[in-house]
Amino acid sequence: MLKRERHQYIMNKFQEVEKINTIDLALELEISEDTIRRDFNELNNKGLINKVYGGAFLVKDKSKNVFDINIINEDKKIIVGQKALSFLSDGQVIIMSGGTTNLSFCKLIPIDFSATIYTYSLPIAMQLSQHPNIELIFIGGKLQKKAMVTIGIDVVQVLSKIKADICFLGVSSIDENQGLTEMGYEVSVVKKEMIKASGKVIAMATSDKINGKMMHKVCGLEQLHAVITDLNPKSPKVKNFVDAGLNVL
Amino acid sequence: MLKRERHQYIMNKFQEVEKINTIDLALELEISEDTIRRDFNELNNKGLINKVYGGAFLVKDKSKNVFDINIINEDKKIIVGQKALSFLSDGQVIIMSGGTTNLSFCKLIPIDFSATIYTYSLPIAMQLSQHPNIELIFIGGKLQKKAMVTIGIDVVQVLSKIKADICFLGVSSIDENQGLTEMGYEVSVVKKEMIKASGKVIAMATSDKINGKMMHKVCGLEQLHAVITDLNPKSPKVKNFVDAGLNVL
DNA sequence: TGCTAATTTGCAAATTTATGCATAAAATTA
DNA sequence: TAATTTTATGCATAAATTTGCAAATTAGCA
Repeated sequence: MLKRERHQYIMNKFQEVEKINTIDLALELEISEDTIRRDFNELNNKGLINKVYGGAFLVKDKSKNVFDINIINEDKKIIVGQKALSFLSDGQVIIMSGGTTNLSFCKLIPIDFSATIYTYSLPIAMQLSQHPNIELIFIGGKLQKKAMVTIGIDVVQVLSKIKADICFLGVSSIDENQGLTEMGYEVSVVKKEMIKASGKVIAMATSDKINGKMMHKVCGLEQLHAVITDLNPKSPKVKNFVDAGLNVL
Repeated sequence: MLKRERHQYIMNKFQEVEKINTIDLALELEISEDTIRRDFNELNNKGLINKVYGGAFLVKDKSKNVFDINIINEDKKIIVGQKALSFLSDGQVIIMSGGTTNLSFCKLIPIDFSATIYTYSLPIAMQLSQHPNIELIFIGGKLQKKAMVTIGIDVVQVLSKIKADICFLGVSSIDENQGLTEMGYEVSVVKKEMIKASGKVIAMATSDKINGKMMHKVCGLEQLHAVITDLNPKSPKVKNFVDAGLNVL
């Protein structure tokens, strides 16, 4: 029995029992206690089990993977993303802002889609790196760790020098009167610059973002080419936007 | 029986069995254990199987998740990373190159470590974004999708303007005479620039990178302040480096 | 086809890894 | 505190592996 097999055996055993005693397992597998202890130590160091005096327990809440992005309201975001697909066409130069709505959208982009995409979001860049025909350009700068996006003067400078066909803009808040607003000043500056650099601007907003107001203004509704939500365009919640002449879908 | 056939045979065998013992397979195919081991090594380095002492297992459920980076030879890389920790001290300005060895290293960095870190690797940036006291600066540019790193003129330009205390340099190949070499030209240019920008350069090399020679030279051994491998510094495989006056650990 | 170069394979020596045992240290229990 | 149980550590041994080398095989090419 190879070491690796024993380790697997131990981990499987925890399906049946809550605790494994060192001595018992040594008898069961007919090997020395020392070996079991060494196994326990290794698994313990890997964070898989909890070694105690006399045996070991399974570690249950294994810390979740750093790279697992938890998307809240993913179903709504998928609806938004699917609608946004209609704005894609091969050969475009695209600016993709950050946020989980845009991340959901990126997951839906056909694998063979061909374009040049600028982004400053780490998760979105990783997602898009799966697409062989997308030329991907990451806009560097200081990282805002929480959102996993770069921000600041470096980002603005790069954006000020490019020209894109279309920008998919994740929104924090959208309101009939205030337009798009953001919580952080720096993000609002970056988004302004993205709008300036893009021919068309598509606002990607799940319904919970509607009628919110935040500190820093990004732009008025008139600067948006379209607003995409998870709602039916006839929904009363978006009636104001439609009435204002906005392209809502 | 050709090598290719054997490799195929091995992979097919895993359809039936969970593990393959080196000796058993040697008997079964009536060839030497050495050949089986070499086969296992090759398949292991391709990430198809998991070689262990005494045999091999199939690498299964390669997660489809884009964000799950599969690190081959992770054990070795963890050993390298642990040794590298001794070079860290609070307040440093660090350049962290790409690669899974550095990624493993980053996973080991204490959560409260405080520093400024430049990187151009998406996975490493995501990993380091977990550290609240690290100021993280991502070097933007065109993305090389396979390695998930930015490359090209933009990266070189940013690097040419910064000054770091230390650089942790993932290596593709290291050789007594050739020094550090790379497969891709662009990567070699970026690495040269990193070395220029850094006070100290630490080469991070798992043992399978030793005595390899590739097309594009990065630097000679004399430019390295230390080489970290998973081997014991007394190991004969690194003797040449030690004899050349290099700091090997 | 025949020759050369490159690759592959098996062998042997050196090295590493896994394992069990003895003993000392640490933790638990009474 | 003392007695008992469990664990850590160093060491010995056997098995597995690495590595350099030479022979054998395969591939490339005139």
